[in-house]
This record gives sequence, C-alpha cells and structure tokens, in this order.
Amino acid sequence: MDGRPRYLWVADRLRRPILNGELEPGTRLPSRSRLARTYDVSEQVSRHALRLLVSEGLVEARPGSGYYVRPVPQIHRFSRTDRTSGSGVDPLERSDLGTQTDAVCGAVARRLGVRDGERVFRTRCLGMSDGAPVALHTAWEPAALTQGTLRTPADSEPGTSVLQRLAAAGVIIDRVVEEVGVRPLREPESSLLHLAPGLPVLVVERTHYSGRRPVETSDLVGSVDHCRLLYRLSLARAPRKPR
Amino acid sequence: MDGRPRYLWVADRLRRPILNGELEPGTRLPSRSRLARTYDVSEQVSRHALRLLVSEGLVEARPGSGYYVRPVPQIHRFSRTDRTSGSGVDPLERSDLGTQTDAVCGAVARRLGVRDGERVFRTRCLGMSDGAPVALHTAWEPAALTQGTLRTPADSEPGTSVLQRLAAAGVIIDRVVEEVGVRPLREPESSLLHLAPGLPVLVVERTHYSGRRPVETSDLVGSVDHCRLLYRLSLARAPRKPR
DNA sequence: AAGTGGTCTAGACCACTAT
DNA sequence: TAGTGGTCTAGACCACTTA
Repeated sequence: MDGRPRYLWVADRLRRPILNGELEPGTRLPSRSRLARTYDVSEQVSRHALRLLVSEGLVEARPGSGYYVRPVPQIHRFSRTDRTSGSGVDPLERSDLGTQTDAVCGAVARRLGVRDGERVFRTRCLGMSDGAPVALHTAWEPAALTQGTLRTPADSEPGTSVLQRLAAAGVIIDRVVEEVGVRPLREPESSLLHLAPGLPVLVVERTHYSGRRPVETSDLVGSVDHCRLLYRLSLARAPRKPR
Repeated sequence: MDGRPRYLWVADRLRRPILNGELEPGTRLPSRSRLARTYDVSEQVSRHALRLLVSEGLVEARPGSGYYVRPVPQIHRFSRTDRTSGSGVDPLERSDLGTQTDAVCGAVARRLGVRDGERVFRTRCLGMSDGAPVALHTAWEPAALTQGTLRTPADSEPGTSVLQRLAAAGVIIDRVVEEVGVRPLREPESSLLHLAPGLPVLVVERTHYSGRRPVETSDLVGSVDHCRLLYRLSLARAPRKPR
C-alpha cells in the first residue's frame, strides 16, 4: 500500500467524494493539521495534498478560514462564429478599460504586418461573470487606418463591432483567422483578472483581414474554468477541391 | 525588499534569463542546494521556486540529474477548417488504436442524441510528434448508421475522413460544431499520452451533423504545450441579419 | 562515490478569520 | 483568543544519474 507518495494518497481520499458530489460545493474540508492527525502523516504531507487539489481547481483556500470545496464555476460559451454583435467578450458583461495609442511590439507587429514601433490603438476590456473578471480582451489596430476620422476605437461607442466600425471607415473585413492555445498567465494580465500568474489560461489570437491585409488583431485571454469556445461551421457548399 | 515570499523572488531571478533567452534551452540550472546557498535561503524555498517554474512549463526536472531549461516544444497547428483530409490528428503522424463497439455513456449519448446504452463504434488514434504522443482522438458513431455495410470505421482504411466514409454510406454531413475547452487530464487518456493525470489539456468536442441529426462526435485531447487550433473563417457573404 | 530531485518529518512565525 | 493557511527552517532517506 506504499509505492505511491503519501500526499497523493491523501489527495485521492479527498478527491473522490468531491467528484462524486458527496461533498457539496462550499463545504469546508478538514484543516491541514486535522488531516495530518487523521491520516497519521506530517503536516507537510497534508499541505501538499491540499495544494494539489487547489491546483486541480477542485478546492479553494481561504487564508485564516480553511479549505473549501469549490463552487462549480459557471461556464460561458463564447460563440466565435456569430459575427453580428460586438465586443470581444460577448456573452459576458463588459467592463471597458479604454483605448490608448502605443508603439507596437514584436509578435503583434508581425500579426498586423507592420514595422516594429508603428503606432497602434490598443483597446482592452474585461468580461465579468458574477462580478468577477474571467476574460480579458486586448485588441490592436494600426492607428493609420482610422486616424483623424471619427471611427477610431477611442471615438466609437465601446463595444462596437470591429466589422461595423471599420466598414464605416471604408475597410471591409472579409476574413478571420483564429489561433487557439493555452499558456501560463503573465503579469499584466494576471492582476487585471485577479488570477495567479502561471495559471494556465485559454488564449484566442484573432486577426481580421481585409483581403490579404491584416487590419486588426486581438488576444482573448480567458480563465480555463469559466470559458469555452464554440465554433459552428457549415459544410453546406460542396467539399473543397483537394489542393 | 521583503513583502513578497522569498520563493517568488528566487523564481523571478531564474525566470528572467530564461524568457530573455539568455539561458539556452537544455541548460542545466543550479541544483536546489546550490540555489539555497547562493541566495541564502532554505532548501525548501529553492525547491518551491523550482517547482513553480516547472509548473509554469519553463523548466523540466530530471530526477537524479538536475533542473533544465525546457527545450522549446514543437508546436503543431491543427487546422479545424480544412476538411479535405482525414483522421482527427491531422498534421501529426497517426498511430491507430483500432475500433471497438461499445455501449455509449451519458455525455456522449447526449451529444449523439441517442439513448443511454445504445451501441456505438469507438475509434481511437494517437497523434505522434518526434515519436512521442501529444494528442488523442476518440470518435464515437452510432453502430446503427453503417452496421452491415463495408463503411463502418472498422472496415475502412484507418485515417479515412468521416465525411467521405459516411457520404459513401449515403449520409451527407453538412454541419460541424466544435466546443473548445481545457480540463485536467483523466486516467484512460493519461496513460495513452504518457502525461501526468491532472495536467491541463486542450479538448475539442466536435460533432458532425447531417441536417439536424448528429451522426458522429469526437474528442480531441491534446497536450497544451504542443497543440494549437487554427480556424480560418470566411466572412465573404454579407453579414448575417441579426436574429 | 558523489550529487540530484522527490518525498518526508518536526518544528516555527505571521497575518488573517471566526467566535 | 484560538484556529487557519502561507511561508519558512533544518534536518533526513531513497532511487536515480553522472562521473
């Protein structure tokens, strides 16, 4: 009965009833010293087990109070193929962080097909769920596109769709490319989202094209526990010819 | 200079040169005892710092040898909108795990719109990168659809596209819905992928429809470090009318 | 044989919460 | 005031890699 590390064994004992629903969300777990006594292990072991469950997202630590079974997070589905509506965090309540001009850095410059240091508008907003931020949308757009018009992101009603705004400026967006991945949360984002840096987050790098020219690109960074992406794809037209 | 936990401070010291590229991938980091001495902290602190970097995916621990800057993993982009080719792990080398009939369980039954216990074909394959598995594709399809024909997954050449195979059986797939999310790796998958259970993985739940009827559904489970999803969407047609 | 990472023990202090 | 989680110290043994 040994082979496995003891902390994994303790974690298993707690994980089972949580996943089975025998422990209601919000239930307080035994404290780390209590666990150490009942399973006859050192406190470091119970600590390690509890931190493992926290890292798995099953348990929440409230310092000074205890460990609690996490409430099942509300899952939000981001429909990525309905382009009728607007901002980047669509099913969620939006909290705007404003627009500023910026000199564009390496990766974003490449995505926009512009030189390093080119001026861009950067627009950010948070997606809120139950008052807590769960997604961050950051959009970059060459300032040259709309500078001097009333169609800049700063001049427009927050939440206006890029498609509508740029169409009004005479730029027709006809193609979108999205790259979806997961990476650890980094610093400017983590404080905005009130999540620990290093936590894995879902990332959608989206670029809007007008013909061959990229005209806007954005990052959607979303909590892995709250966010799903939904793609509805139609194959109505005849299958494409093999290239 | 204190406020912050010491282990975070030590981790920062190591993270900076790794992200800047000053420490080449493959470089060995100072051992935990060495780190403890140079920064004048206890070994538990250096240990904590190093484990943090491991959890962030920046560093790899080789027991008995040391901590190493992780080689940049090869990233594979799964194009989810090119339907010309076949299997579920497309840009990767495929390793087939065969087809078996099964009684379908809860969630998958719902996705297929069939009763619990209905017979389905379950087909699995691994996607390999440099000889190591990085993605697992599991597809379910009601046995009733093709039973008795030569168009069952078991009778067809492995890697045949579902669209082609079912089209040959008279079932025209005209719609695809994909739901993308992240969840901890579970047991049957973790041993097939040789990854630790609990590790976050990218999951694509895809369902193929023939009109309103779901005819095939599958899970693509991929290592977060190696897998990206690529969606190329055309907005060529006039924007849809608001519903 | 020496060094390393993984695990473990047995203590400790602090800021915070609950009562 | 007692209990809690977060952090920290100073040791230890084991299996493994490296030389």
